[in-house]
Amino acid sequence: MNEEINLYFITKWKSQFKKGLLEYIILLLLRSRPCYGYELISEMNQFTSLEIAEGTIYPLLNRLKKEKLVTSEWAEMDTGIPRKYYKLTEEGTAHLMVMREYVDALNLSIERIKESV
Amino acid sequence: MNEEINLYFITKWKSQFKKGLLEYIILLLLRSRPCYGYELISEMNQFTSLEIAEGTIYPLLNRLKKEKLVTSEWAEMDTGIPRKYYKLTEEGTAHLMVMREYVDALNLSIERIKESV
DNA sequence: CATAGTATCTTGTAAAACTAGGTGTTTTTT
DNA sequence: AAAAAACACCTAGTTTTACAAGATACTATG
Repeated sequence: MNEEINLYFITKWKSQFKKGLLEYIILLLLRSRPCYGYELISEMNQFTSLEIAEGTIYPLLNRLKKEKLVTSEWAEMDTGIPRKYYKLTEEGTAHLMVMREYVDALNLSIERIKESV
Repeated sequence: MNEEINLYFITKWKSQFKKGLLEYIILLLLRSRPCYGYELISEMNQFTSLEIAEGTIYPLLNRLKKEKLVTSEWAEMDTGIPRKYYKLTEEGTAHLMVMREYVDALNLSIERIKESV
């Protein structure tokens, strides 16, 4: 035991692992209420082990907007920098349902594989 | 309800979703016994909703081999085409443990997000 | 007044899943 | 017996996307 772990491999894999999951989690977070980009980053960093960067989330949100899964609206603040709030559309909610079923089914499959020693 | 689902988006997302997860599942599958590539594909297609192609798994297995997480060995068959069996190394097992903890922690986080209406 | 934090965005790069092929053998179908 | 399908491996090129590294601009703290 105490094998040497190739941290480069793990880091690369963790980064890899986010792909796809990110969109899913963003939509899940938006389900409860509209959020702005910077807020989503800090929520993500706080609640999950996925440390995502700004260069990741803004293009992603734009993709979701182009697909009409979210809408965005600028909110002028009394003080501070204006925020762009993203809100789930009905289409987004419907897509999230499909994605959720897919993820849940996959998790079940993985559980089954894990248990089948 | 009965929103129109953008199948193009879902298809792209599903494909996206595999990234990273694939390596994890391959290693999980190899944990129980050595397998050959074609076998891993059919196991995958049978047990999960991830339909992976041959052009995906062979480069992936070579990557895992280069990282020394698996070894490979040709097996001459009494009948049929020779198979290249892949086997998890001790290093691979150790890496799988790290990956497993990461995936489990992430799943917990997602559960928490899902429950926080 | 400089620094750290808030908030948005863009460009270029690297990684990897997939498409679309290729090779050759064995089994099944017609 | 010939054709088709399945088995089993592989590679080159395309596309997608997370990230690094930057730009911009406002606010609060020391």
